[in-house]
Amino acid sequence: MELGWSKLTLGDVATRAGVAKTTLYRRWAGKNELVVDAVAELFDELRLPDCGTLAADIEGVVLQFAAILARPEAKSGLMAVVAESVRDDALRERIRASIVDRQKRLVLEGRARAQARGELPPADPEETARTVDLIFDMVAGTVVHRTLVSARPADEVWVRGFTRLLLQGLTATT
Amino acid sequence: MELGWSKLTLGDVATRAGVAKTTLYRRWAGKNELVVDAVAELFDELRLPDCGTLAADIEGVVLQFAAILARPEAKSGLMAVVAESVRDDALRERIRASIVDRQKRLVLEGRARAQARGELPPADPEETARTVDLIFDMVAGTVVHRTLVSARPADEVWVRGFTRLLLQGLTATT
Amino acid sequence: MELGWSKLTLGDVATRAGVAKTTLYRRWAGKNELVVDAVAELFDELRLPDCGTLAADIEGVVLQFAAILARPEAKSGLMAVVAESVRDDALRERIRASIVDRQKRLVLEGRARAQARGELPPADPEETARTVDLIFDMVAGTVVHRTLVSARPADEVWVRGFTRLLLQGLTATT
Amino acid sequence: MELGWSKLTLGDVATRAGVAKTTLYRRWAGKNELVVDAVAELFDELRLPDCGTLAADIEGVVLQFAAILARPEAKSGLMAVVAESVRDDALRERIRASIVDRQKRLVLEGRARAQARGELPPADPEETARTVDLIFDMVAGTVVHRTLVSARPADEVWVRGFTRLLLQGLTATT
DNA sequence: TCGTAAACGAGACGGTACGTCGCGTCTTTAT
DNA sequence: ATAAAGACGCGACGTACCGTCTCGTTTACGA
Repeated sequence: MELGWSKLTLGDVATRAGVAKTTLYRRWAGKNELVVDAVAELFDELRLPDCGTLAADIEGVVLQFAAILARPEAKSGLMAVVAESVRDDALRERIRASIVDRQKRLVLEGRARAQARGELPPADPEETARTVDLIFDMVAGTVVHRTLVSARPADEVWVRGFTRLLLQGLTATT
Repeated sequence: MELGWSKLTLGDVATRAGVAKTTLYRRWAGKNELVVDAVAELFDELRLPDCGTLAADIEGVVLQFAAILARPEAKSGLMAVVAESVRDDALRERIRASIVDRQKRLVLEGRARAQARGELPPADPEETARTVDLIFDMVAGTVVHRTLVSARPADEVWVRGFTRLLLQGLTATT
Repeated sequence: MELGWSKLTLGDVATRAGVAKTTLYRRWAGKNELVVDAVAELFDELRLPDCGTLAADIEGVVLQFAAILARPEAKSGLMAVVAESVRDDALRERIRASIVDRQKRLVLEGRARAQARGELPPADPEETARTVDLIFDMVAGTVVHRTLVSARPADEVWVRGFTRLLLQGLTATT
Repeated sequence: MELGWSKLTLGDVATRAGVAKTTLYRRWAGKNELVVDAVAELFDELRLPDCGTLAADIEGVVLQFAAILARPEAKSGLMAVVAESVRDDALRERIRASIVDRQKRLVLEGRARAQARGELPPADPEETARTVDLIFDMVAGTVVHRTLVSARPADEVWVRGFTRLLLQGLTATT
């Protein structure tokens, strides 16, 4: 199930994987679950680079994110399950657990590293939680919207502008 | 066909609208086009309030946006067509024309009003275009992600936090 | 659905009939119902010939019956639904109504004609019912067993022997 | 695997027999063969009673036959394999050898006993063969049709009527 | 008593057919 | 002429069962 999510039919997936359709249904409860797992695996490739500054780190991970989203199987699968999840709470929970919450590690790591560097002030736990959620929604949402809805490349120039705007917001003395 | 998008089947839509399926196909080329138009109409309800400050204006419009996204027919329809558009360029263009670009008016208006108030410096046209796109991707993407993926309410508290972060980024002296 | 019941899959049936599988399911509740109707239609071809004597009439209709049973689509279909009906009361009722009871007309006609000719004595209604059922079970059961289980042809010689035995039983003065 | 043929799936059969599906396939070539053997075993229970007259003997064995056919596993299995055998010559041969020909012993025994008693005249071998086949087809076919298709009980009353008709045919002076 | 080989239990898998759902087309009927 | 009603072709879905296969475990028997 690694290549070619463009054809989103389970039969084709099975064929391409050299496996019987039945086998897929033995391992996953349905198409949605399968796709969530496959997409989750894709995003697990994300690594927070250590480039010396928070801005560079963010830019690096956002570029990776955009690169994954550029693959047809990733965007196809991701949007398909998100669209389904609108009317299926269990599915949305699964997405949250397998994809969203799982990748929040990147925000946490980046934040911790920036605090160690002194780029960000320490924060109390509660405020951290809120901010991490907000950052994640902003980064993920913005990049997805840029690449999938606006359909413009999240290239280095754009990423730099986005990161600057984001960081100015984050580091501003309130 | 304005209410009850929870059941997203064309037959039901037609029935509920007291109309024959045939009629829908006379007016729209297919399900996707129909949904795009319906969703576009929903977003046309958005109005940029004049609350005196840019922050308040943004908060106002974001809350309206979130309110629309809270309706099942809106999120259902929106995500369905966006998911389809991943593999259908014509559809994505239609979404851009009917929904995205159409609502960028809000960013432009807000920006102009803020400049008139002196809250934002004037900007040359090219930089404006880039910034408007960025702002739009950020606002729309973030709010969608918050409400549909993270599935948490974009309530006043959250909107205030989001707006503050956004504005600090926008108004910071680079 | 008129030709080639050897391949008993609904998909092939549909294809061969130049029709979509769905359409079959729109008209029949399932494979069994469809087959019952098809087989019933086959048996509706049966005609009681008027050959002058009861023996000849019986021989004629039994030969027709055997001829129908010789067609692959007939035996295939018939035995398939009968086998299913063992565990499906509704199906058995349908078979009874559409096939068995429907063809009892042949026995009734033959009997009436023989009585008109004086070959058989008149009988009271209740005894008639019992005898008709018995005759039908004997004729249908025996011919089916001969052709499908014993797998030997119900040719003229055999039919003559069978008919003689049957008629001797029927006409014997008790 | 002797009891409970109502659920005709091999998996369930295996489970119920406390045996692995694999084991069944080690002993039989497939489902059909297994069922043929099981059904054959059931019919081996048949015994020709010695009641003093041919009529009583026939009635006795027919009642036994009907009793076996009343068991769900018997009718289910029997009809299933017979239905299959329509398109599988090897299977039909197996049924003939294991079930049909094997039980013709009952007809032969009954006939011999009746001849010893003087109830039936001796017959030359060739005529015997033909008649035995005919009798068997008539008895087996009729009882099966009565119980499985007409779905009415082959009780004592019915059996008496059937036997009388049969015997009158058999004993009539040609 | 122990080691080895045959038989078995458990269950995953490839495959085929089933019956269902929804889209988009097309035909019929009535206004 | 237009629209409601609804049958139809199509393609995918998810399910059930068959028969094959590969394991790991038990059992039987001879050294």
